[in-house]
Amino acid sequence: MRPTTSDIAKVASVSLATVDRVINERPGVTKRTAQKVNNAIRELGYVRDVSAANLAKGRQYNIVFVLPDDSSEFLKELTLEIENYGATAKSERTNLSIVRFPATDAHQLVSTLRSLIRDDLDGVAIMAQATPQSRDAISELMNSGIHTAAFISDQPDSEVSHFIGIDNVAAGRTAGKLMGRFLPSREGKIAVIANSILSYDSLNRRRGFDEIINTEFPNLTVLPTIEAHGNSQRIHDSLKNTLSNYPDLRGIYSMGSGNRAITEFLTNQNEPGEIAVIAHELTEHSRSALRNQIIDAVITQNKGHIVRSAVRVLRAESDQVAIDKRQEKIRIDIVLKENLSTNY
Amino acid sequence: MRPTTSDIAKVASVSLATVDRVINERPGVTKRTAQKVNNAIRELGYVRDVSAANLAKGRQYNIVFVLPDDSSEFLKELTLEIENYGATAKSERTNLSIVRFPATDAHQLVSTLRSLIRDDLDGVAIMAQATPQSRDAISELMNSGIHTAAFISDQPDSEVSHFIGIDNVAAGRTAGKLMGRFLPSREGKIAVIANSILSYDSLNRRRGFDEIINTEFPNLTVLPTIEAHGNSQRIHDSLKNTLSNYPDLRGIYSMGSGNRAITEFLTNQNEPGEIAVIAHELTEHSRSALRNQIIDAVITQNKGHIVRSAVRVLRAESDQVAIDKRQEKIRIDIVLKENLSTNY
DNA sequence: TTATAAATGAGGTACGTACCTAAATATACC
DNA sequence: GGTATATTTAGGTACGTACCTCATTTATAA
Repeated sequence: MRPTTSDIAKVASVSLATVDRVINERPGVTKRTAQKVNNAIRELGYVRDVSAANLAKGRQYNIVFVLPDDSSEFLKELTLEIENYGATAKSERTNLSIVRFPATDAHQLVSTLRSLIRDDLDGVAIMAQATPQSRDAISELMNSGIHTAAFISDQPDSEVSHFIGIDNVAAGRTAGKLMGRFLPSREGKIAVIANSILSYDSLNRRRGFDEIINTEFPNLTVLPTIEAHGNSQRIHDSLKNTLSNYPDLRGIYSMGSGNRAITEFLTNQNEPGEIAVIAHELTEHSRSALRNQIIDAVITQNKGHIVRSAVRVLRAESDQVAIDKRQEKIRIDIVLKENLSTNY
Repeated sequence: MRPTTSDIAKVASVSLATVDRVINERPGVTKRTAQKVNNAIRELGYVRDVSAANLAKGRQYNIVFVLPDDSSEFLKELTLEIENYGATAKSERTNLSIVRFPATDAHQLVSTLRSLIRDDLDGVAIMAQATPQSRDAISELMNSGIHTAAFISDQPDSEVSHFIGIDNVAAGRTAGKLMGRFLPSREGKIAVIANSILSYDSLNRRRGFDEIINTEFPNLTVLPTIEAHGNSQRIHDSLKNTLSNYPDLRGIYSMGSGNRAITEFLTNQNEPGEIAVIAHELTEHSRSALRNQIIDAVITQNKGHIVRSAVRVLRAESDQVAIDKRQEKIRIDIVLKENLSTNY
């Protein structure tokens, strides 16, 4: 049987009250006595029964996900995932909620984050582009004793204690390697499409992608990034242009949203399958494009995993408990048509 | 605040004891009363506080992993993973243990499984080749009220309630697609190496692999499977033979163990990198071969995930609680050099 | 030595659920 | 109507921990 506080009391030959004082770092214990208790704890291998402790404390974990207010498929599925896990989490004394902010306005993020501050809030998972404003707002939250985690997008220079997401440079490298190896001729042009080249995520992915293509596939040329800004027409036009300017276009690397526009464009092309497409993020649309062999590979991160991981990390943070780093590592998933249905 | 049993008692205007009987399905409640209670439960959205319940019951989960007694790197890492999670699991009232049986002897598996039967055992995760013997032994366990799960290798015709592992046909297809696309010329021979062609896992992987190669890459030919039986020398000799018989050998598909022998062979070849290698299972050795670009891709399953999943599933099974199917889905992971370090 | 402060002990209640007993009430049967 | 039986109530204890009060012991300073 697991040792309990009473066992420690016996072994350390002190009272239960003293053990309690030591464990919960309450004042009024001499160093010598505390030492005795700690020795007993070590000797017996005592580990506090967290669920009993939470029961006694009536502990509730309140965790907020702060997400941008756009209507992309990715965010829709992510929201579903959070809501879905929220139901399960309730039975683990954890209340999840979602707060949205206008994606385009860094100042709105600040006021949104500030409005969250309240005593019973334990942690916030923030998905937002890193800006000086986000940095300050995060700092403010931390000063109020609220734990924060960067969610999906990293917040490089801020005080967040954790980043829950993939390494985007490595993701770009992975995409680059797949692109290079998937092109039999290994020469020609590659178009790159991003939502905005200003975001760190896109920059990092592009950096990783170029790194691999330049060093390992010297006969492939990566064209300048096409910025979509959520505009399908623009993607359509740019691709049309690119294709007429570069008849040797061999691949398309889709770094963010816009997968729908890209596949629509390619479906209407005469020779489908000639152009290799590597895309990011698995959504209903990219799934069906994979099935139809229009997209050749998708680089993604498991949405269920990042949501659960964020919750676990923030909870551990507010209990000052260690996390299992290996479990919290977010993997860069490669999805082909062949491992799609079994994986998602 | 979450509703408690007392809240239900109040709303249903019955006593706590009656609520308790309904919730725990104890006898002595009329249908009408039970209905009242269930209505109140639904109305208030009551969910049993599992940790409080476990505390009250003094519930301990005892789970055994039954593993073959070979000394492969894969099993070594798997064992570490189980031990590692076992430490964490202890604080969730879950005791993990590992029992080994001689891999080659189906009868030993039976007696090993039989010897496990005891009252306080909740579940067994079994990694073993499916045989008539394993089927009967599993049946025996189930009859003793012990829950079982097939672990890594499926037990197709047996009564196990869950299979914790990947779909090996899909894994083979994934390997086939990668192999085909990784070979620029898309013609030539592919060697396949397995430990034993008798195992379901190898058969299924081979089936998936052939399916893709035959339909999508008609100019590639998959050679008969080389059976290694854990013998490095045999792999070495067979590969040497194959290479001299087929100068157009373009790829090697390693379906199980033997990665070490394969990479050793290729390292000593004159033109490394000419032959694409797709292998299964990530181990210390295949990791370093990926880094050195001797292996091009590894198909694997996350060891931490399968271990945790097995425990969750068996625990849910013995609590008769629903599982989150999405979380328990074991993904077919594709690992390249580029996403290796961030993923594992 | 005594006054005072600090440390410790002993005991209680609470969290939400499980499970037990004894007594009270309702229902069915003759 | 009375009796047997089934159902329900009321109350308790327990799990392991947190947190509270009050009494008592021990150490420290005057």
